[in-house]
Parts: sequence; structure tokens; C-alpha cells
Amino acid sequence: MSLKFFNTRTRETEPFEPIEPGKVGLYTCGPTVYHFAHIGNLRTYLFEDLLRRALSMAGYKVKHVMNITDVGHLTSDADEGEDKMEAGAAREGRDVWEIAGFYAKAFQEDLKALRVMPPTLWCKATDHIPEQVELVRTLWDKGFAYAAEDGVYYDVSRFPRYGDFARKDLQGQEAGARVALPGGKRNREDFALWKFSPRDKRRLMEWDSPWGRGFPGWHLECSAMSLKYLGDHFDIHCGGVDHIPVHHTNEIAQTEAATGRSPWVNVWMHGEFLVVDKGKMSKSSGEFLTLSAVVEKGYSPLDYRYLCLGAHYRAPLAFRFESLDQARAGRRNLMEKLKGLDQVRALPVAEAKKLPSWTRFWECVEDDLNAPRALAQVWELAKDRDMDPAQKAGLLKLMDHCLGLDLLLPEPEKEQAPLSPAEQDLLDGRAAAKAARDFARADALRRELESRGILLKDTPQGTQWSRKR
RNA sequence: GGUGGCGUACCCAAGUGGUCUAAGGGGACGGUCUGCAAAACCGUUAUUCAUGGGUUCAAAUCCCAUCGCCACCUCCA
Repeated sequence: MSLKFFNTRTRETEPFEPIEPGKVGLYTCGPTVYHFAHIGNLRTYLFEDLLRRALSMAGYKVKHVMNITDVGHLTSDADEGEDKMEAGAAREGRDVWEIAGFYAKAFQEDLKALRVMPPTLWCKATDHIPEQVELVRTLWDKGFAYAAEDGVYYDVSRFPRYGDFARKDLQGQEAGARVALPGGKRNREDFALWKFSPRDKRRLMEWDSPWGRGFPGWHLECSAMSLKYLGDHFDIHCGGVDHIPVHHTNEIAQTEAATGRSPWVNVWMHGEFLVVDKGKMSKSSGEFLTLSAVVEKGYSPLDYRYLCLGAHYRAPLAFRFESLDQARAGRRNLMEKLKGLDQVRALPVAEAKKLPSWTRFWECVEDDLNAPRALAQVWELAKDRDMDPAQKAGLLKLMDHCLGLDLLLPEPEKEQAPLSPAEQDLLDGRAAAKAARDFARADALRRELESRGILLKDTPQGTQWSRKR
């Protein structure tokens, strides 16, 4: 058995082989912290978390690096618009640094709520300015960079493999372009390595460089930081599918040009989008749903995690509240079936891994992280009423390590507001009516209670009540 | 306009040449239980995979056409 992943670089599903036995270097593109993450963004981090967990469970020691981009991400790839961070600050009338800190923290809290394991190492773009300047210098010295009006640019024509990763047909695109390139750019695809600060305006985030005062271009931080922490050849690099044509293409171009080494990264993996109605969720289109908004509507972050696990990471997932309702119902039903197993002394991991049920589960995970099928295996197990509880608990513990749904950690019962005197009267009245076998009256009282949000359940131990969730 | 992808039951969704008369979940319906319910349990719910052709001993899976939808080529996970 071995892990197989779909590699964007080769467009094939291949057995995973680490560069160094037993170890994996993993870089996942983190957020630009100019706004809250929406649940579409978060889907990608959930996919990466599944990958991370699968690698760990396969026995690899994973060094996982994730960036926080807090500077240099422009509102347009044409390198025209503003820096998103500065734009975010202007929008909210706050300091850029404040904005960065605030949204980075919010992001990390979202991940925590979703049970996404934190990376081995977080790194911030603004903490690595010298490394980025150094990288520009290397590219400059090697002749891959040139100065234009508003910054230092990467010359894609110097890197023949430029379009390969995204399978872009540059010839075709250039032929159709016919637009004058602004500001002295040599090629349409050239991107900024270093942007100069505007003459008339003082930025809060700017640094000196040999080419002029300014700030690093987006793309650069991921190259500089992954080079620093994972080296010029590492195992896996992830992100959303949207990163294939621009961000990752540019990262590869600048990194491989600088190091002269290819491939820089063996396996590239990309998560598909969460789509809303007929389109993707995006920060600009107004369809913007944060995790906290979902929680405020009464869902658990794990309901969303469960929803995402129900679809393969490489397939678009249609989001609707109806789907989320279904996920919530499914997760609750599953938890209900597993109730009490947390009290059981579970079979040790080594033993549980020998059971066929585990093998079936793990085969799904190994097959390019097929979470939907893995989840189906969890259900098969949960429904098995003949299995020894110790085995069952051991297996579920293992599976949950992989899925991160806290299956054996029941959510604390919500504090229920005690019955009001009026409600208590109704309850007592029904009990009396029931005892007198006046069922019509008993049912009427139950309906009355239900309309107040109280559900009754008659058990051999008497009537239990609960407030509607 | 160019490029890539998708279309599986009421809903979400797996499966990408034979084990598929298509996994799993949600929902619905029927049954057991109950005074009746709820919960639980049992069962039912696609001979069919957008449509029409074709290739093959064999197709949801490959090819072609048609229709519908989406993404990228502006920013985006």
C-alpha cells in the first residue's frame, strides 16, 4: 500500500515518493490577510489538512510551512491596482499592520475551529524582506529581472518553460493581446518582483532595496520563504486551483530561475472551488460567507468540515445551506451511533491497524485522498452492531485521526434553559392527563409545548424534554 | 472569442472499460416499538449514469455530435 496523489505538474496520479525517506516537506499557500477568509477559502485548508494528516498517518515526519501574506498582493496581476493590504486598511480606516494582525488571527481561529492542524511553521512575508530582496538580487544578477517605471519585473521570455506548468499557450495569447504594455513591461506575462513606492504617497509598509524604496511583489514571499525553510527541492506544494495559472506559475519561474534547479517541487496539489449557486464564492462578487456567519446560523464548524469531506478535493463542491443542513444531520446521526464509544477502552493502534475495516478505510485515503469513500467506510463501521466495542473504538479513533471530525469526542451538551413555571405547568398537566388516559388533552398540551420549542420523549424512565436545536 | 472542466436518484455526492442490475449520507415512504408520538431498529427508494450516434465481446466510464452549466484568459482558495 502506498499513497497516490494527483500531481498538477504531470497531470497524473502517481505513487508518492519522498525525497528523503520518512520525511515530507510540505508548503501550503496561506492567506493574504486583508479580509476574513470565506468558507470557500477554508475548503482548501481543509483539503490540505487531510493531506497533512494522511502523510502523518502513513508514517512520515511532516515539516509543514504556511505563509501569511501581509504585503505586496496587488488588486490586479497586471501590477496596476493597489496593494490589497493598503486597500484593506483604507477601507477600514485602520493601520495596515493592525489589519494584518487582526485578519491573521481571525484566520488562525477559523482553522482551529475546523480542527485544521496548525503548520509546523508559520511565516509572514514582512518578516522575510531581506530574503526576498536577496532573491530579487539573484534573479537580477542572472539576467531574469529588469527595471520598469514602477518596479523590478521578471522577464518571462528568459524562462522558456514559463507556460508549461499551467499548460498555457503563450504564443496564442500574445498574438491576441495587441495591447501596449504599460510602464515599460517587456512581456504581457511579466510580473513584479519589487514594486516602487509611489512618489506622492508614503506607504506604511515599505523597505529599502538596491533598486529603490518599495515593497516585494506577490509570489515572491512564497518562493523566498519556502526556499528558506524547505530548500531548493522539496516534496509537496499546495493551493487552490486558481493558483495554477498565475501564482504558482510565477513562483516556479522565479525560483527555478534563481536556483537553476528543476523541478523545485516534486508534487503540486490543488484543491477545487466551493461553488455557490452557479458560480464560485469570491471576495469581490459579494457571495462572501465567513465561518463565523455559519456558526451564528447555528452550525458547528465541524458540520462544514463534514460537508467538505463528503466531496473529493479535486471536484467542485456546490454549497447551499440545504447541503449544510444535510451535513449537519449526517454528522449528528453518525455521532449518535457512536455514542458511548468514548467510554470504551479502545484497541491499541497497532492492533486496530491490522483489522480489515482499517485497511478498507486506508485504501480510500491512499487513493488520492478519497474522503467521500473513506467516510462511507466510517459509516459501515458505525452501523456494524456485532463488532466488539474495543475494536470499534480503536478503529474509529484511528479513522478520526485522519478525518479530524472529533467522532469520539462528543460535543458538550448545550446548556438547556430550565423550564419556566408556565412550561412546567404544561408538562405536569400533560403527565396528569396521560395518567388519566385523556390522550386528546395530553396531545394538545404536547403540541402547546412544541410550539414553545420544547420536544417531549416518553421513555420507560418517564418523560424527558429538550429544547429544539 | 480562446482554453480547460463538468452534467450520476428528490438533494449532496463516490465511482472513469468487466467485481456497477452504480458507494455513502440527507430526505421521503413502509414496518417494529408506542395510547399516539419522538428516539431507536428493520426495509423500500437510479436495470440506470444530460441527449443522440459510434468503438468494443463488454461503456456511467473511450470517441464524435448536440444541449445545458462552470472555471480560467482581470482579482480570487
